[in-house]
Amino acid sequence: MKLKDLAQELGLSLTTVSRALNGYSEVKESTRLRVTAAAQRRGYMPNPAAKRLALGRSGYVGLVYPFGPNDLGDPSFLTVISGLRAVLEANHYELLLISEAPDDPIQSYRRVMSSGLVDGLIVARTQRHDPRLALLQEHGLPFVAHGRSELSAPYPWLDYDNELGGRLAAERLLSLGHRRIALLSADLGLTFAWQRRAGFMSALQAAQVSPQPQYLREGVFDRRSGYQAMGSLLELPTPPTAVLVDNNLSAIGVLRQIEERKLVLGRDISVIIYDALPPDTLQSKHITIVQQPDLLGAGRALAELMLRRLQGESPEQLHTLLQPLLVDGPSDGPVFSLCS
Amino acid sequence: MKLKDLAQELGLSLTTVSRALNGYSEVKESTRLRVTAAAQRRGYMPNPAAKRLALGRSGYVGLVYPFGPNDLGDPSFLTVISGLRAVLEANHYELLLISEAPDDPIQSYRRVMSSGLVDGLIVARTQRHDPRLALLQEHGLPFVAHGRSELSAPYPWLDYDNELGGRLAAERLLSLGHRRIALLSADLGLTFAWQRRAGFMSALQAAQVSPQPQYLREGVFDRRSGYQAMGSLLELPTPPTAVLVDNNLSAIGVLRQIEERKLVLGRDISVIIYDALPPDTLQSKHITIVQQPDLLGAGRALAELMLRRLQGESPEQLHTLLQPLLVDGPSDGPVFSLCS
DNA sequence: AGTATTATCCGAAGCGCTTTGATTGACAAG
DNA sequence: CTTGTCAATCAAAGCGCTTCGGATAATACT
Repeated sequence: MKLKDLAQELGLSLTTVSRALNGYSEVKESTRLRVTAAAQRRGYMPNPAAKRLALGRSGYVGLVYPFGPNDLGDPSFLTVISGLRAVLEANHYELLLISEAPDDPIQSYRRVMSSGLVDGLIVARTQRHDPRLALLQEHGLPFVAHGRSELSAPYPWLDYDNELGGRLAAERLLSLGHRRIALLSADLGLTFAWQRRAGFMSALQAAQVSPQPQYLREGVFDRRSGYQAMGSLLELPTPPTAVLVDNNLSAIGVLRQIEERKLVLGRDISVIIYDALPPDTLQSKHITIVQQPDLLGAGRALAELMLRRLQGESPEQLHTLLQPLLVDGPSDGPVFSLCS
Repeated sequence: MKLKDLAQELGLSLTTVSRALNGYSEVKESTRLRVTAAAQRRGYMPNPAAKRLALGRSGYVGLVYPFGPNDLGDPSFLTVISGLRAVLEANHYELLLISEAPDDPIQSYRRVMSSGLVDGLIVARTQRHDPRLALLQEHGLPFVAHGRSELSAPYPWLDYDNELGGRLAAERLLSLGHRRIALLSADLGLTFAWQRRAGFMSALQAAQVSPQPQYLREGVFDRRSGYQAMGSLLELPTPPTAVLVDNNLSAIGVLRQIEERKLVLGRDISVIIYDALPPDTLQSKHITIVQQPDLLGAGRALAELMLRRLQGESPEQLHTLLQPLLVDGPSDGPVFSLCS
């Protein structure tokens, strides 16, 4: 079923049928109805390759995602993807998850760029010095970064105020009287980890508390490393009395470690987690977290930025900064209690 | 940089350049070298839309994947995807993850089919009566199912011998002397859950042990439901002495429940898990599992099936059945001990 | 010597769609 | 009755690539 068939069937020209279907004004309303009805009835769907060739655009927005073995990715990011997808779809773009070559991620970006498969790209999990963004900028493919990066020229981004989040958490712990506060960070090359740490440090400095090197851990990014890092913290001669955990995945391991040692949260040690735990995690209740309240909305905003970028808007204005919130556990329980 | 530019630059015709790049025999070796060198140098990449339009195929294989909020999917399946991707790529196909519309999954399949975006589709997580497969078969788009289904006509599939796995697990528990054996199944509409249960039941029947309804639970598919199901099992007047857990995600909750009740695995209760726990899970050691030893290989095999299907091979022969293995915890410890 | 092959290469058509520029007919204005 | 205007339609070119069916020159065979 091609446009030509449809035209023949209706006794119309290709041009008219095409225009009728694409909502042009210079076609009689009655004809349009005839055409759309026929298209509906015959189940006509335009050939995307042809359309794309003619139009010079694809209607796809890409997102390169690592599907390596064991790579579960960031659970909360899946929510973002969900919102992103919804808005793109409403605007006749489809979201394509492109699997990242595990050995050479940059290569995946190269291929996507030169193939012209997508009209734009979402770049997630930005690093402070991100070769992917540099590459895209050089190449000229429209992109929106999920997380900021250090880049010479302006570029569109959506980010969370991680610095504020880090500060809020630290301030809360300080106000509870803690002075020996640990911070478990993911890889500090990742922008968000760096930012959260910066906020954390600034709060400590403002309170005249000097952060101790042995309390600052880096590269803590999954259950196991969270478990280990927490273990080693607790075995220090003077262990910290409070911990801020950078990311929710490692927080699971952290909580586990605490629980196994029969420590009581809020009494023996205080913990704040950045990002809500994955929803079906068992230890998810009653714990204070720094949260981006509306991840679905973040995804939607990301899509908006991309759409505006694709419409040719220049990147200068295309920034969205979302504010985190410090969310306490339920008020009827102690602030930092663990309850599986 | 288009083919035409390249041809002009080399003083050759479009035809020759195209053929040189695509490895046709009727082009002199020296010219081919000149052409490929020039292409390399100028960074020429064929326009996929044009190529596709001319060729009538896209070079993409699709996989519709649910990216809903909170939908982490099956962790071990990500490994399969990884192997799949690798082999497809080696054969100049790219794997496209198409995000599933959360409200109406079937709709996503409809769109993919009629858009012609992909040459073939991988269908994962098959159900016993799977409308998606029926649709694809009717439409004629090549597909390979990851898991079998009840379908009138033959179709290509890769599956695991889940029935055998269920039986092996049950037999092991029986041989340990257990008679009150519970089974926690995921949704029985899913093929794998049904198959595992069938194997489980047949082993019990063969041993003259009649399965008790209250020990057979269904719809246990995530940490939380695993936790709850296990809790309710243990509170029965006569609780089971052994449990087979259908899927690894809910197993996490099951183990958690057992641990909280201070029960010792292998002494108070025996557990066998189907599929290895996610690799960074803390409770992953020392527990007996039914495992598909080589998930990466399974992904590769899936790709092979798809490639053969795309080459026009008829579905009759395109079946791969992989054998599960019963893997004990390390021999130095008790078979069913939990060690976080 | 002339003819049949073979090795290389090229022109042009075609994939299904959009879009420019032209054509037709109807109707109002002169 | 002519001319101008506008609405509705169409023919054809073009998007970048592949490929069929020649063309040409070099080589092999009678």
